[in-house]
Amino acid sequence: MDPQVEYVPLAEYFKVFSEPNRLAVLEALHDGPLNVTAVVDKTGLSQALVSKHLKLLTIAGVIERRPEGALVFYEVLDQGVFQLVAQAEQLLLASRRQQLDALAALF
Amino acid sequence: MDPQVEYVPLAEYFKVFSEPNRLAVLEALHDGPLNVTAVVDKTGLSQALVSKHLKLLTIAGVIERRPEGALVFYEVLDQGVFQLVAQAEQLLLASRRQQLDALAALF
DNA sequence: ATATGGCATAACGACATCGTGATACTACAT
DNA sequence: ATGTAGTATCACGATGTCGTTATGCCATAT
Repeated sequence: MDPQVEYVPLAEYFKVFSEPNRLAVLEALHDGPLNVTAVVDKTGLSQALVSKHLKLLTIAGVIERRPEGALVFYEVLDQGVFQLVAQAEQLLLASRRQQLDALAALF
Repeated sequence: MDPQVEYVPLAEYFKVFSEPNRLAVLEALHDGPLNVTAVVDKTGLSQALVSKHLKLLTIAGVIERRPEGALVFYEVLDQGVFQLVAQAEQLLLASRRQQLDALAALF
C-alpha cells in the first residue's frame, strides 16, 4: 500500500465480498459453473436477488457470464478469490482468539 | 467455505476493508504505532472521522488501542492484514487485465 | 483551580445498499 | 403464433453507512 494512493478502487473490490448473500452466491460457484436457477436452488435466495449479485460479481470481474441457449452460466474467473476469502477467514479466527485472550488477561 | 454456513461474520470482516478512508487509516499504521493526532496528520482526515475509523478497526480486532498518558496509540495487531490487502490488490489488477483482454477480444 | 491539547461521542443530513414484488425480455418448444 | 421456463430489470421501502459540526471528557501543565 502506497502512501498517497487513492484507496477507492481497492475499497470497492473489498465491498464485493462484504455481503453475506453475495458470498453465498460466490461459494455456490466454487465447484464449477452454474446457471442462475441452479444458484437459486443451491442458495435458497430469490431469483431477482441472485441475478443482482451475479451481475455485481460479473462487473467486478470476479465471475464470467456465459449464455448457453436459454440458460446463462456463471463461472469464477480467478480461483484466487477463494484464497482471499480463506485468508480473511484465517484472520477473522485469529482476531477472535486474540480478543478472547485479551479478555482472559483481565482476570 | 462450507455450504450452509452463515457468511455474516465473514462479510462483516470484509466490510472493515471496504471503505477508502478506513484503508488510509490502516495504512497510516503500517510502519508502527501512532497516536490519533499523528494519524490525522498523516491522512489529512478530520479528527472525528479518524477516531471513528480507529474505533471500528479496534472493535474488528484489527488494531489495538493503547492509552499512554494523555495520548492514545493504535497499533496493528496482526501484520497478516497487509497480506490480505496485498492479495486483494493482486486480484484487482488481474481482474482489470482480464477485462481489458476480454474487451480486446471483441475486435 | 483552570486552561489547554488530545481524543471520543452525539446528532444530524446525505447518500448507498439490500431485498422484494412485479414486470419485461429471450430462446425455444408446441 | 402462442406458451413457457429462465433470466434481467424496475420501482420502491427499509435500513445502514459516511462525514461534519458541535460538544464532552480526560490528563497534564500552569
